[in-house]
Amino acid sequence: MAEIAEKAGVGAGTIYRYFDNKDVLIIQLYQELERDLVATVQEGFPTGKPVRERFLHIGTKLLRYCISHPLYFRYIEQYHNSPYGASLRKDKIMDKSGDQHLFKQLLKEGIAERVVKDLPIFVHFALAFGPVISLARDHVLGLVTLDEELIFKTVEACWDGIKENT
Amino acid sequence: MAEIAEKAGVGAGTIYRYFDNKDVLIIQLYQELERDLVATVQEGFPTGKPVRERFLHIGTKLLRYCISHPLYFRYIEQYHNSPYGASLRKDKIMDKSGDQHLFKQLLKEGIAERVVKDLPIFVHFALAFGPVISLARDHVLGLVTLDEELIFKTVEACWDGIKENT
Amino acid sequence: MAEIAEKAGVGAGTIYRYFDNKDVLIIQLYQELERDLVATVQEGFPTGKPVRERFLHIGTKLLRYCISHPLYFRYIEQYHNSPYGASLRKDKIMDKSGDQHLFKQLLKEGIAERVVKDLPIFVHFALAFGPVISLARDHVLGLVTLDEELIFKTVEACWDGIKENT
Amino acid sequence: MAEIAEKAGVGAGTIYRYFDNKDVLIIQLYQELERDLVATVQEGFPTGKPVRERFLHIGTKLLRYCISHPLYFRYIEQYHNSPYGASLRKDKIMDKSGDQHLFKQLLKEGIAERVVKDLPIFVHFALAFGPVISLARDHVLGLVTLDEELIFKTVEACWDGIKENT
DNA sequence: CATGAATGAGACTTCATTCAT
DNA sequence: GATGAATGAAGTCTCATTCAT
Repeated sequence: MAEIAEKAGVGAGTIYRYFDNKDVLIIQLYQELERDLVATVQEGFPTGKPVRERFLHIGTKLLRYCISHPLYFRYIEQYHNSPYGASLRKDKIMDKSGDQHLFKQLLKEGIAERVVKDLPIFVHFALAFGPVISLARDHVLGLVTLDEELIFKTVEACWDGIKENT
Repeated sequence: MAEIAEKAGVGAGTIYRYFDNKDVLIIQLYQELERDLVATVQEGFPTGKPVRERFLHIGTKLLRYCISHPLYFRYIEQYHNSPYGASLRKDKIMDKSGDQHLFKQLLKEGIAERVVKDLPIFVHFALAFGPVISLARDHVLGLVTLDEELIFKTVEACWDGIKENT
Repeated sequence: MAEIAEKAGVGAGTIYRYFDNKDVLIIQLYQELERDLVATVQEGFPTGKPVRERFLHIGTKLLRYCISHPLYFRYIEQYHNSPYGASLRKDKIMDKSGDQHLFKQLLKEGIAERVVKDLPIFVHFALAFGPVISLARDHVLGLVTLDEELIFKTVEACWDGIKENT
Repeated sequence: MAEIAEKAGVGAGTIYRYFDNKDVLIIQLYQELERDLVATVQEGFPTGKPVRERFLHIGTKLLRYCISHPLYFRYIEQYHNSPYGASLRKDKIMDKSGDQHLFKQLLKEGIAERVVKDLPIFVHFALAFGPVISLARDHVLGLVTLDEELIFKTVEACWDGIKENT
């Protein structure tokens, strides 16, 4: 908290006028970042286009966001991997909000059209976002450098995992 | 440390007879768990069988291990997402040790045989293990319940992501 | 540290706003006391007067300071006899700062005038200050009570040890 | 205590068969060293010879002992400068035992003969041993190197401090 | 409203001592 | 008698939070 106050150029006590305590600050910051992330992913969403195209839009937008906002990405990740984020997950996938809803809708459609495997939503989430998160982390840690081509190929490969083999 | 001592039913100072300090304890515990994990994955490895079969072996063994040892899994995950594990990642993938080596060898072979997409190793790792980790976490948090069938289908889907589309 | 905080009537953590850690506290306190001691010894220094008179000034001022500030004296002594003060000694005698410089200059002059024995500086330090410190300690411990006359006679005797026998 | 046990090649608990506790060990070790020191100083003591000669014997023996047994010397010094040694001092000078007695006898005689200044015993102790201790410390710390000549000159200078100026 | 000095619970660690073997 | 694993009080230090100014 002291460090945050200093970087913010305010007194240590001032933070507590805006956030009840450290936990609240952490949670609110997360929620703000999440809103930003969701908004970015929704930008230019190709409504009405084939399932595959919409999937690729979401995947590439997400991966690009993570690697171009490394601090935000690390924060979101750490949040998810902390006690704070434990309860979060279920709500997120089950709720009808923002990004998640978009993706769930997409899958539902895909399953109905038989272009997507008939698997539980959690499995689809894992197949679609697991690799993206993992790779974004590697990029942020400097273990690999992702260019536009690699981003596209990766998301395409995720699609291959999800899509129904005809 | 106090909590560990209490759960172990020993005095606070006793821990320090076995571990120089907190960091050493954390690191050694991780290394022990990792050895256990690698050993499990290698059990019954179908050497000589097709790439796909070997891939499915590794994937399912890993996923089963994670959900049947939820505490170990959570610990390993947290370790990776902590300052301790920061440097670990690159070494792990680049080194020729244990599990990683097995998997790298598999990919190399798969790429040579043109049954696996020609992508960088980090991308393959992400495609193969990202979903497994993500799903294991969901299972451990109680968000989904994986049975043997779902485990198999998930790893199969990972294979679909990795394999070359003919 | 707990005891210091309590005697200071502050919380345990408050000390660390003023001193980075225990070592810094100990060192800074010493430096402050030393400055005070040196300033006292320099008060009314009879520049230009004979070597003997200047020597007596330093010796008596020092001895008086030690017995009138027993806590300061004990602290300085303990500091010198601790790992902190180990390296201090050589620097002190060799450096050209404060009190030490005054004394070294005095000796040099005395040796040139042949009123002081031609011995290494460390020996002179020992002859001049060894007895003063030893006696101050005795006084502080209540083993002897020094009055103005005894102070003078003692320092005079130190001078007898240092001065050249003609 | 652990370190002592290890260097002694015994178990940690074994020490407590020979010493009730740490304090007792420290005190007994000191007493042993002191006996050794006193015995050394008394070796070849020139009973019946002039006061000056006897004084020089004690002083040089003492100084030589300190610099040739640096560890013993440091231990004795630290002991004196610790809470243990606080009470010790008075007893030592006032008691009629060993070394101290020898020295007190010497002074008494010297004062009677008017070859030694008529000063309290504590002052004489300071004048005689203060410089020796101080210089021994410097030698042990490597700040100065004492040879036989310097040892003699130093003790002679101590004598000059003590002796009556005729 | 903002400040930042003060707080004190709690974290990690050490070490003299004990006691079952 | 000897051992050394276990102990736990006490030490240093951190940091989220408060409150007088």
